[in-house]
Amino acid sequence: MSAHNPNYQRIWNTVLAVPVGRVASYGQIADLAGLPGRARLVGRAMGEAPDELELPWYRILRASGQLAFPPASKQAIRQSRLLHAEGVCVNNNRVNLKVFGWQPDMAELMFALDY
DNA sequence: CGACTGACTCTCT
DNA sequence: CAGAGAGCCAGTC
Repeated sequence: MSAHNPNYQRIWNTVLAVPVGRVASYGQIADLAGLPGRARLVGRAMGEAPDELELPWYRILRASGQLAFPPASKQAIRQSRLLHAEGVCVNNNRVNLKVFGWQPDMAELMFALDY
């Protein structure tokens, strides 16, 4: 079904472009993927993403820097652990975007969009 | 076509 | 900074 939608491909492609030790928000990914205003679609794409893609879903957070899952959830625990393993500090279920927020340059965008 | 839902975001209080 | 409300969009029923 929608898992083969080109939009999903672009989203996954963009997520894969997020460098290690950095994080991005759903809205940001949507923008970079050429889908402004589709932040929720990004979240859906994550859930639909096949494991073989090895998608770094844990590098994607909310615009506020908060993890997308409740602090007590299994997902949040694993996410914060994975991020910490990459050097990203997670405090109270949130990340300081000022420090770890991804700010892509032209070269990275070109790579992400496969130009 | 309309109602509901959600791994979202922004604004106001 | 936390909570509430509204706007948003795609997918499902």
